[in-house]
Amino acid sequence: MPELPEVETVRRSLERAILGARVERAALHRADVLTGDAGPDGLLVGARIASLARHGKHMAIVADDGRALEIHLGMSGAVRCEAARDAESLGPWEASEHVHAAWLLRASSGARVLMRFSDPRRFGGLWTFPSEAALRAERWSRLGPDALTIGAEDLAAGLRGARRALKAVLLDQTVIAGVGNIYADESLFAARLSPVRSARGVRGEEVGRLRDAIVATLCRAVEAGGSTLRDGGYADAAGAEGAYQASHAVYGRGGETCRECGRRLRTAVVGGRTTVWCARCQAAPARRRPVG
DNA sequence: ACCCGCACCTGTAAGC
DNA sequence: TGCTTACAGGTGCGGG
Repeated sequence: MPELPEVETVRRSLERAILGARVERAALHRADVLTGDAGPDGLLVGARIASLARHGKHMAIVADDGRALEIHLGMSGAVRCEAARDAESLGPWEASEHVHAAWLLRASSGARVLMRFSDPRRFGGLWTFPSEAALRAERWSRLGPDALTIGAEDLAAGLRGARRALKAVLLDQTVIAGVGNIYADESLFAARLSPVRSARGVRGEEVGRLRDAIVATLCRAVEAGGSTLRDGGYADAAGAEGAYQASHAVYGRGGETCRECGRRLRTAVVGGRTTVWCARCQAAPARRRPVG
């Protein structure tokens, strides 16, 4: 479920909940969600939370002893924090809740916080690293520039020479990190560019417009706390749902009318994902006719 | 080198 | 009321 705005919202809510707290205990309910130092003790036990990092859709808890724990939410992952009743409880949890790991933290105020990672579909997971530098070198180096701060030049480089559809490139995390299916469609609508155009045909002026549309769309979505879809699911660490879904212009609106021009919104599979756009507002440029 | 299609997993909603 | 099917916010792999 989570794309950059949802992950950034979770990151900020975690800052509020656990920054400066010490990890007293941790439990690993499903060992196969963890990659790296095996066992619960690898989950930052004994350390104090120094910062919360993010790149694209990836997030990490960095401890004061240097260790880093990456949390990737995949499609259905969530992190929740709540006041812990006592020092002993790291649960109980029901297997049906799909809670795979839990932490007991103690804030400087003395308050205890219970943090839990759940992920029903298990496309997400946890990765441990001896340092933030190792995390960035071994795992985040494969990602392109973060979508909130990408420059038009980097985006242009990613589009150049690509024969696939423009939207397929936006979903490619090695080109631009953080854009997923919702915000690809929303950004393309905001930029008035067709998702089915060939990426390499996008002109310089259009690339600039697209970059600005991506940054503006993601910023507004972060301000709204991300998108929580009708099936619920996504919420931040405090349980707050997002509000940006009310602002979706095209995502999830296939068959409905364009809010800009009234035309019926088109749906097709592009880049392997359901894609919705307005064929009038986002018209592909006219094919150049053979000059004869 | 690039790109597509599919597999990975569970839950939910719609259709019969 | 069931059972079956299609689809869902992401990624990583094999093979064309």
